[in-house]
Amino acid sequence: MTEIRLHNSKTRRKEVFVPLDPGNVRMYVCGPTVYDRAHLGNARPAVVFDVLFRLLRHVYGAGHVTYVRNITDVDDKINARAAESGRSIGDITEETTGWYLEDMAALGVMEPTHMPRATGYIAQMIAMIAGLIESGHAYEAEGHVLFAVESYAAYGALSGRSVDDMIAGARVEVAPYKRNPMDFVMWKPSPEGLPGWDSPWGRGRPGWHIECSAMAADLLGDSFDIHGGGNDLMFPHHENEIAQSACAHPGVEMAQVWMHNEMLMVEGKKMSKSLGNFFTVRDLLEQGVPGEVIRFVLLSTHYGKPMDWTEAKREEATATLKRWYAILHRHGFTARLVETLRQGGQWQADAEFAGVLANDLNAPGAIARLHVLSKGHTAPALAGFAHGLDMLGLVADWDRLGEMAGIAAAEQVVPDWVGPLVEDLLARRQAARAGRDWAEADRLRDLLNAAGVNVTDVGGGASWSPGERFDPAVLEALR
RNA sequence: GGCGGGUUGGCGGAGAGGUUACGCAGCGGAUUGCAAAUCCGUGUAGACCGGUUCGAUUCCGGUACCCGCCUCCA
Repeated sequence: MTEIRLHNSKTRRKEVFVPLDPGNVRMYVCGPTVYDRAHLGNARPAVVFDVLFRLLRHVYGAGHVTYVRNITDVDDKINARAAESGRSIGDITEETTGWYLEDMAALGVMEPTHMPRATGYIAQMIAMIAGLIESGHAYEAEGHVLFAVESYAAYGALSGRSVDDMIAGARVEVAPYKRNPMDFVMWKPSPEGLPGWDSPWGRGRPGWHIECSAMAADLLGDSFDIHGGGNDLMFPHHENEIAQSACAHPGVEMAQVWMHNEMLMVEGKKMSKSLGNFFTVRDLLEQGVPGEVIRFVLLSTHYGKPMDWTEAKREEATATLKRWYAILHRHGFTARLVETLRQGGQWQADAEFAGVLANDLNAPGAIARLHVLSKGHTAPALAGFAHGLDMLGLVADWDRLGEMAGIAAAEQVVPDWVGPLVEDLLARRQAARAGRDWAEADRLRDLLNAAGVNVTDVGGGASWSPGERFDPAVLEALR
């Protein structure tokens, strides 16, 4: 069995992964707050932990992994969005959740086993909060319920901070009702017009952190294997989750392994609206950047390092994927062939590929291995390559490889009349070549190139494909 | 100020205490009427200063610079 090693933020070391229960490997990843389109940075953890999900399924069996990624649908940003747009909160969260799932699906992200909505777990949150009050880890003050950080000695262990240092930093909001400035809200009052639920402390809504503690416990148990998210969540979000869960479930650790992906930059700078380099996944898709290309770029830097999105990387990823899809297409890969290979026992992971990927999710290393594997000369020899590509989630559709490679056109892009016209021009060029009239042959090819049609001589004939700058309007004049 | 991460060849980007990362670009070659595509081959590294070691880009210490978090944020 492939040995998985993961960098554990909690111990700051790479450790051999040993699941609590190999029959049910459990992972929780912090999902989106649904108030707007997912930006590119949001996509990184979704893709990274999707690869981990796929790897775990590969190693432990598809039916033996439970992956939970929550939807935060109660939050002040959502309330603000509703207030400014005049729309209902439910409309906004429902629409945004749909967008998120669409966009992630376009990036080849599989649906997690469970996608709990915070609003569906209010009762569990209230129960957990009540328990924490009872055990002396939380207190009620002016309609709020706060977690008392001083009641949990290990507070700050994950992010390497001490309560004293943080207070010294003195950038915390000091509310008069807090016993300690670092105490954080688990429940707060909701005025009329804002989402609220009845609770022992009056009508209110949960703080941000409690939802993850409650939902993880409900769906994965008091102790589970992996908890993931962006490293900006390490403090305070994950620290607070740990505090709540540890105190609610004494004696067990919430998660065995904590994983954090590094942040994303754009052209060397932090993505921000003011710099004008802020964009959403949808923006890229609408510009015609295929989801697999975005995914490939996201995976070509190790998740633990800051990653820079650049135009150059986008172009290189596009070229690489096209080449790879063309190789598979040329060797007849289709869903049917994959199934045949599977039945013949030839649909196997390349051991080195799997080993590299299992080494703390080294996707860039795995991609490097794919370059080597791509040099196979027969379909069976390429099975490991195809399998690896699939494990990275880079094959959207085995039956559309030609199209994905840019060899065969997507029908909707190329008008019906183009085919016969191009074929006719190629036939005339073929005749010219046969007559050794190179000037005429080159003139015809230049004509096609000008319309963005790539001409490739193959043996005695020639094939064509619409290129990136394909423009039917130029051909229109030739009809 | 506190905590954490980084610095690899023209560019991107990995692993490993000693043996080719890999890709792109470049260069040379094969193929081609010429292109394109494809294939083969190939050069260039490890911020700086010390230490440990037979041997360090890889471990340890220090310096410089960069970045993130400490406030909603993936």
